[in-house]
Amino acid sequence: MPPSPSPSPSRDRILDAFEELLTEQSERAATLDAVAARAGVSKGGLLYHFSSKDALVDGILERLQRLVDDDLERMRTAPAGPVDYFVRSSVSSQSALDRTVIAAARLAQGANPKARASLSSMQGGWLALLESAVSDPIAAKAIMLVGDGIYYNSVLLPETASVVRDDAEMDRLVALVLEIAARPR
Amino acid sequence: MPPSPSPSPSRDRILDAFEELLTEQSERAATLDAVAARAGVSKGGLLYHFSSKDALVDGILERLQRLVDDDLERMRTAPAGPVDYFVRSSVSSQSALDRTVIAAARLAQGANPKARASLSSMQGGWLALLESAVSDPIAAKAIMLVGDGIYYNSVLLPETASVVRDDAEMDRLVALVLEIAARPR
DNA sequence: GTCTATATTGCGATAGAC
DNA sequence: GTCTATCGCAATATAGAC
Repeated sequence: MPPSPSPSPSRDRILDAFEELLTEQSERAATLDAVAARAGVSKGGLLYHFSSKDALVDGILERLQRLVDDDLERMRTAPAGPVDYFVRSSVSSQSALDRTVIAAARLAQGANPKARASLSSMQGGWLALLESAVSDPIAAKAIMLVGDGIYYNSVLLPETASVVRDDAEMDRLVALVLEIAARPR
Repeated sequence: MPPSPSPSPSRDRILDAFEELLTEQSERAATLDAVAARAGVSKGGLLYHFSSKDALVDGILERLQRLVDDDLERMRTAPAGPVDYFVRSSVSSQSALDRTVIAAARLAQGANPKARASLSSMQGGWLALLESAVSDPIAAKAIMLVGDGIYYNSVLLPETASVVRDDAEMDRLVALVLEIAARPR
């Protein structure tokens, strides 16, 4: 019998509930009561698995770290190249990574120092990879900023129509960004 | 005697205090108690000028509206053109507009619908102006996303070193963005 | 592991004196 | 116009039964 990958099934359900409340509503809405209710346990039950709210935050940030590492690996080996992969994957809200990034962003906005440090290091990872794929470092930065902009819009203005309206617009945006990437230094 | 532009001196001091707590700390830190203390009045004194926290939010959003209108006018008439003006003015945290935008962004992140609507309309104004200055609409959008990205970084990762490290890097970034703007459709 | 109290603190808002 | 005092509520966390 292999060691169970997730020590407890409720632990993950609680973490999912916390993440959902953060992304779908707000940092303020993600109270212990609300998380417990959504996860289908009592507050006491929740606090058995995560002994404080801070422990809950740590849980999200560990999940983020894991997902970011996986993403960087996929970006590194993407068939259409890292730049194409990066921009397309910036259209938020779909993947598990997107959800966890948004959750962490809400915590960072709530002035949580650990969350800010995690996001900062995550961004450093992406920038480093973009810089290795693009000859001009300033172009790499501009590309990262476009991706950040797309994220920012979906984080801050969730119920607004997405900045990037549809697939056709996304294709044209990717084409433009690839042009920037190919630009000689 | 002209009508006083600001009906009450403490009213503005209270609004400044609210804005400072939002930008320097977080939405959660900007409690009525904290705002009153920083403005140098009692909680009762604060509530005489703003009868609820929602009224305080409205005060910030009205200030934002006024500052955005001024900014769009300056961008329209900027000597080096709207694109140059837009990107340079995205390096956040200096002007009165920057501070108020960040304050509104914190409120938007706290799921405040009015704040989200204000930021959305503000963004619409900038995008429309960029589109009128740049022949390719997708280039206009990319330029706006770069600006948004710079903002997003200073909002979410305030104590991290700015993404745009120094004036030299900013000049190279502006040059790149102007290249994008000049790109034929 | 999960539950029901309950202690404690902090917040938004009201009431009424000055 | 500014103050103090206080109510009502919600949030984090603890204690201890099952």
